[in-house]
Amino acid sequence: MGEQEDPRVTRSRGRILESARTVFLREGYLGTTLDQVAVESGVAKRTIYNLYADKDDLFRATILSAIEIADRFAASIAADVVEVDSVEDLPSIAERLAEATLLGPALPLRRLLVMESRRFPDLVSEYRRRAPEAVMSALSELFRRAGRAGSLDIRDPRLAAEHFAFLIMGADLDRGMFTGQHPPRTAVTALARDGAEAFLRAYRVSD
Amino acid sequence: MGEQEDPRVTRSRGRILESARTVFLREGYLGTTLDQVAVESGVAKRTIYNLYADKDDLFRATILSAIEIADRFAASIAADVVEVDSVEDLPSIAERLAEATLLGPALPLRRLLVMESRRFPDLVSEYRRRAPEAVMSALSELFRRAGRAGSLDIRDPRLAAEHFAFLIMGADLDRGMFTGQHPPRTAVTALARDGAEAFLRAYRVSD
DNA sequence: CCTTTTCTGCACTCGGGAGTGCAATACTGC
DNA sequence: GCAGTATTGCACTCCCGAGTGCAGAAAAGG
Repeated sequence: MGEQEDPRVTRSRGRILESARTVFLREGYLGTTLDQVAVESGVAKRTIYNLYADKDDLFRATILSAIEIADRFAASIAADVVEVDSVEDLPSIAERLAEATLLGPALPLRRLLVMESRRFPDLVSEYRRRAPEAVMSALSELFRRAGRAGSLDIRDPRLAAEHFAFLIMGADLDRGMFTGQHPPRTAVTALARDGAEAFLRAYRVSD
Repeated sequence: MGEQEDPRVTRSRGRILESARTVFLREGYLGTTLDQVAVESGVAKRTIYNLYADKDDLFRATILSAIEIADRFAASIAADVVEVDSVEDLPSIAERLAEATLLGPALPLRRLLVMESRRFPDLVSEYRRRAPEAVMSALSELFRRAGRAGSLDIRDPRLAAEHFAFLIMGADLDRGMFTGQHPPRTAVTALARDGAEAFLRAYRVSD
């Protein structure tokens, strides 16, 4: 069932998706012109319509491919998280998580999804189900284990995971949504460390 | 210097701003038609153009009036916060803060500002400077005092304020941005109480 | 080469939203 | 009731973006 695709198509598709991501991210759905995408990708507008039914279709494909990327990021973070076995590692895992989220591709994608959440609610669900949920599940699992092991005082692992996540990057996430830019790395790591420390103070086993 | 305004103008302006807020909030800047606003407000499109130079002008006026409202909310919260003198009051102040933010007018406004932050960065600054900053300053002040009084172990009052804010409503704020709806009150209060408790565990004076 | 498929350029239709002009009408203050 | 001003309805222009049709150029693949 191989049905090899013509290499020209593959190449065009790649260019189009990449440029579409850039332009949609910057201008939003309505603000984006397929002419812009055509110019940006060095491909004729007609070619776009040969590969995608309409603007809607292109947008969906673009976001889905961006979700794919965010997904891989999230999965890699989740894998790191699962490997943690000592509470001592929380600050460094916090730092990695915050950097991946705030300096990686997730932040712009989140912005765009918020912008278009009324028009494409299904894409929002898709994203949330795949990327942030993966990380939150991993964190929950980590805290559940830490609770069982007696290294942290955890009643509700899921709640602990949310507290952790928002302590270490809530403020920057919020700022990033408004400014549309990545916060400086130094700020990200500082916030992550301070947040992890606060988390440890809150969830440490009391004597 | 009163220059009394014709009551007809006042009435039209009010209707227009109210409907514009509704429609812009729902559809975004580009997605909104001045015909929609006209219909929604029961006013002729021509009247809108009599009172506002263009769509841009109307949008700015609309957002500024919404900021005005959010501003009053924030000021009232800030006043509450300043009055707190016992650490025992933190859970209840958390609850009020979370309800005002998540169930009030702030959430939709924040969404719209994120959506249009590239087009109207100055409005974003205006909002952030006035509404959330007022609350954060009040919280910082509260924690500075608590630190001085020895009832909490505070090193950086501003950081403590951020931790508090995101512990008690970070998760709901994030969800609300995506869903575009107010979270259920029960969830809001639960999250606020749990967050306040975690905050107290983290910032309690250690014996 | 030769065939097949894709890409391209360009001109085109269509729809719809921003913003205007104007004459008729409704309202307000006196 | 009168003068002055605001509102209305409606038709209209302008612009621009979505999407199409087609004929010719440009690759693939054998």
